[in-house]
Amino acid sequence: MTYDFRKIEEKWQKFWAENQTFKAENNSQKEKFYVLDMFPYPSGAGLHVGHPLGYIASDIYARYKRHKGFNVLHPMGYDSFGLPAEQYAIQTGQHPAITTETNISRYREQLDKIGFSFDWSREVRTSDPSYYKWTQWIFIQLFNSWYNKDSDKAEDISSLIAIFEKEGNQSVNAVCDEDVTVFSATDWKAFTAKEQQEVLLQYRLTYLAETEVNWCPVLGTVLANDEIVNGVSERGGHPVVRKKMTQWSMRISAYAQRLLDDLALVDWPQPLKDSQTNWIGRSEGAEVTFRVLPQTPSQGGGSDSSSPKFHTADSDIYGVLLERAQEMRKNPTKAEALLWEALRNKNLNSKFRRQHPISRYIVDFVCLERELIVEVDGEIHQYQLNKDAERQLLLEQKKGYTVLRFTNDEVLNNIDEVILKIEKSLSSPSLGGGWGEVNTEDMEISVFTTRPDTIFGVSFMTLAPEHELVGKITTAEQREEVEAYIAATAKRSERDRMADVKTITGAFTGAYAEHPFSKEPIPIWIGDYVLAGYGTGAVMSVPCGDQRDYDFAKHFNIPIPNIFEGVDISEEAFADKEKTVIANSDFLNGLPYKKAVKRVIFELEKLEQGTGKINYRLRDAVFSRQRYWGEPFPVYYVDGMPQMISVDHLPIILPEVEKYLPTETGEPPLGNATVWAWDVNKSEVVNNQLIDHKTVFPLELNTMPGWAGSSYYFNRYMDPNNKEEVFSQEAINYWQDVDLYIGGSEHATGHLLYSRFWQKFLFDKGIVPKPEFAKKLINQGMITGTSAFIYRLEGQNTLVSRNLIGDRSVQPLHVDVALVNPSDELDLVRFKENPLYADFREAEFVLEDGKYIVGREVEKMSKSKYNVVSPDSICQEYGADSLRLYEMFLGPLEQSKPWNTAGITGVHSFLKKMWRLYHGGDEGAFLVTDAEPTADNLKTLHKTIKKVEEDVENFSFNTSVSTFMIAVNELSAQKCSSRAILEPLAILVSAYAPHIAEELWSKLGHPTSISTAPFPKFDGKYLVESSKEYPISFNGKMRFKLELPADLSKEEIEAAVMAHDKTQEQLQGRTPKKVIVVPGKIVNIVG
RNA sequence: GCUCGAGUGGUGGAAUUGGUAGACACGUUGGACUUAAAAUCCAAUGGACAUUAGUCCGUGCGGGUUCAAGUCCCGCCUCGAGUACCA
Repeated sequence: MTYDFRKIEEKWQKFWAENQTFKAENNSQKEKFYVLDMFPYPSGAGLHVGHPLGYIASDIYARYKRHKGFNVLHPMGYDSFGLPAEQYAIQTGQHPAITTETNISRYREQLDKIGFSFDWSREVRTSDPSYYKWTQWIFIQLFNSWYNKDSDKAEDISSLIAIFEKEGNQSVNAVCDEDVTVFSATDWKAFTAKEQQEVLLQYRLTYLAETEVNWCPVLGTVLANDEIVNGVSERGGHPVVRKKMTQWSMRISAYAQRLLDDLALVDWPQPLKDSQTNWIGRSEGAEVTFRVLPQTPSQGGGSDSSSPKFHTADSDIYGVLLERAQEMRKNPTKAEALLWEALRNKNLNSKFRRQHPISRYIVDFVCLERELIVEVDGEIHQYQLNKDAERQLLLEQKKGYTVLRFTNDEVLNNIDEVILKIEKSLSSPSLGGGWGEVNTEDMEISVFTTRPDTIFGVSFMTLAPEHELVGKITTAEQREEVEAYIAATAKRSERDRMADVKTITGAFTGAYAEHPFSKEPIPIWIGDYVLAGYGTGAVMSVPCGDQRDYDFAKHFNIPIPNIFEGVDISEEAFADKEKTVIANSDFLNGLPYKKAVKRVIFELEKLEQGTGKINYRLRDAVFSRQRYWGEPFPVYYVDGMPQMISVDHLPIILPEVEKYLPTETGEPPLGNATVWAWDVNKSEVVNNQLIDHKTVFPLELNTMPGWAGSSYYFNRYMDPNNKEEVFSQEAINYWQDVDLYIGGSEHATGHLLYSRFWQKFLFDKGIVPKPEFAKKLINQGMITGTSAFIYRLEGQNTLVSRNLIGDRSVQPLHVDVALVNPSDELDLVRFKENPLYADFREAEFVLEDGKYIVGREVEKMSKSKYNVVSPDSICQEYGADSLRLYEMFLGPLEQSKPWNTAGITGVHSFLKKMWRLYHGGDEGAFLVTDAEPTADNLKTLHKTIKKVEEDVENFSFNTSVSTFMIAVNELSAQKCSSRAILEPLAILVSAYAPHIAEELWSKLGHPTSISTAPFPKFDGKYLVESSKEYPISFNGKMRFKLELPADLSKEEIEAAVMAHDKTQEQLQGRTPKKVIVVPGKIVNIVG
């Protein structure tokens, strides 16, 4: 009986489907194990042999765990919203749902042929309304949440509203927009409903905001940072520009630190962790404020003072006042301290100074730019009433300030009121006047630096050309140059800027900033090596400690002061933190890096010109796409404010549209929908014509991005058909998290970061029990293709066989690998028949030995290279079991390796050999006996059990295939037909080659599937050897082998070896200096 | 540039805490069976020298540690992946 793999595989695939063999139970006494593959997008091209690699590995692991007695969850589904189906729809008018459906059936067919043990009863599709109902639901949960930094987790928005009602927002420590204004409880209550919504939007975890986005005009959509490669779109390679749009965003930045910290909780590949760490981009340092010095008259500033504009005191008594002011800053009254705290923390969009000398006085608080003075009067000051009045008169009448006065009591008992009054004054248009004209008085530049310890090495500052201050500080003399430079950088595309990082460009603004400590003037430059989007868009340039600053300084002849002890900086900057010892830096002299950083931050805080700060590169994620084929938002707009549709009415189903393109007015494709308005009374989607903004409102026109549906699917698989909840608590508490997740490394910073974010959010809300969704993750390597080439003589229609080219000039052309046999010979008949190669029908062929030999090269598998091998053809020719074994046999799972179909005959003949092992009867009849197994039989079996078990646990699937081959070779040589050996062998192989294993299992007389048969138990007693063949080496080189009893002592071994003829022959009379004996391993004779 | 990973026969790749380098396959060569082919089976197969016995050289390169190094240490080279002026 021959091994008829086609019949066997079809039979068992049918059996598994009909019996739901792999259906996982949510109620089980067995221990759970969750094996997951990364969500595939069902593309129209179908699978090539590279795709199933990870699926085969995870399937082997899942099957192995079933043998080990686990209740295994091993689901599969489709991430079925996506661009290609939509692009196809735009081109052909075919509804993306139809294309998607077709592609899914093709995918399913291909997957089924490979014999995977998926639980198909749990299949999910992101584009299915019963699935995206829950995507919409999670979106609403995010909308209804804010991030409380004090509890360090997401909380319901109602707890925030409660705080607002009680005490306003000044004590709230939340992750929110940067420009929130401070309000009191009274304010909050006084706000209109719309104002309240606007405020809340600044705190919600998903929020609507005007953001600068990556707009791709060709695709008509916004792209996330990770969807852009080298400045062009990942899909299609279209140009991308920056554009401001109102978009939904996700406040992932709230989770930056936890996303970083919790990487320690998961067993993921280090490179993947590294790239997430890199992507989050935490840097620790300080934010330092530099005052901009006023321009001298000659610079066009118009001021007569050589001292900075914030030096508002009369110069004759400035010194005295300053000393007193500093004294007073150190010893504030309770009320002063409280108010200062409030003024600083509540972002009032205005900079206050305290105990500031003005004219001949010191005022408590002043906002110079709005010319507002705030005084807090304690009892002590009562006797001064007259004097105060006089001084107020002077400040108000002569200097043009507004003065607000509060009592200590007011400040201490009702700080909200006080702040409110100050805010009102600030917003009063009559106040101040500094905005209209260019005046550098009181301007400041904030910079972020990771090396505050090098602050005395600052010799210039550099602003991004886009920095808002550039226009204000540039002097008349420099204006022309600066404007020309800005225009030039704007013209350079993003791509040019990235490609060309070597060219140093920049311009001097003519303005100077003041060094916080030395008070020296520092020239302010602009340069495009400073990015507007990172940190504050400005740097303090320390050329001796930063190579970019160094290069810039060299290029523009800016001094490079050295502030490092014993370091030569004549050639390059010195950036080694560990070896740093600071010099020429006043109070930092002699300090190493860490101590210097601490000290300088302390000093900066004293000066109120800086503070320690942690900066992240991770930005909030834009969540809107101007696309049709995605999840619609459960959102309608009342008076421009977004409203969530109640969960009871979900899902909001994607509407039908005529065209899948943006509308003529530039709205997203959903703008074409005619039935896309929300009726709040009927609670249903109705015709747009009914929109009256009273009970019928417009719905959101954007859709969600690709990562929405894939960020929680692993949890939905636990209870995929639940109509009441995203999943039941019973289900999630049983399955908990993914034990093994296998997929490609291309998802390192996209899917895997967003999923971790959503998981943490759901964890905060008590919806999932684990803060990380996948314990162990493995990245499978890519399978590359082996392309074939034919060679055409330059300018002629002559094709030359590979080895006859010589030094002639030829043009290599891809030829379809299907036309080439394993010996690299081109099938000339089929080649000439193929319409693709019609041009060569009349071509002249230069053959070697009558054959045309093609060239070979390893490349990525792709249609355009004609090197795609499909799993279907392999299954047809060799069978699924051969395909599975061969994909594993190719090499380690994580490594990328080239596909070469020729090699598959090796594993295929192994399967045939194994089949013969069970069919040793007459004319190949099935033959298994109850004979006692021999010692050799048992040794082979247990050696195999041990190795396979170790290999699977270590995900070393390639080596276990070798082990099977060795076992079958040995057992065949031993002519073993013993049931006691062949039964466990079938179980060992079944995870890898399940079809043949099932067939043999049933022939062995088992009526049920092999899939839950217990894994054979390893017993070491069968491997105990009575003798050992020792390698005998001389000076480390193995010369001969010697069989010795295994229980000999060191001394006995040495004696036996020394007595041997060959040893004496090797030594040729010399006496060995030393004899090393490692019992059970090796003998080495030195000398 | 930075970070990470990897370099072993003609090819894919094995090799435990340092202990017989090249397991297992593919390919190639020779042989058996066959009218022939396919399939199957047997043998050889890192390189050089040698009739044999055997000797020497061999895990990207150069050093080192060790009785012993593919494996550990130092310095380089090449390739691949990620990232890109992140202050």
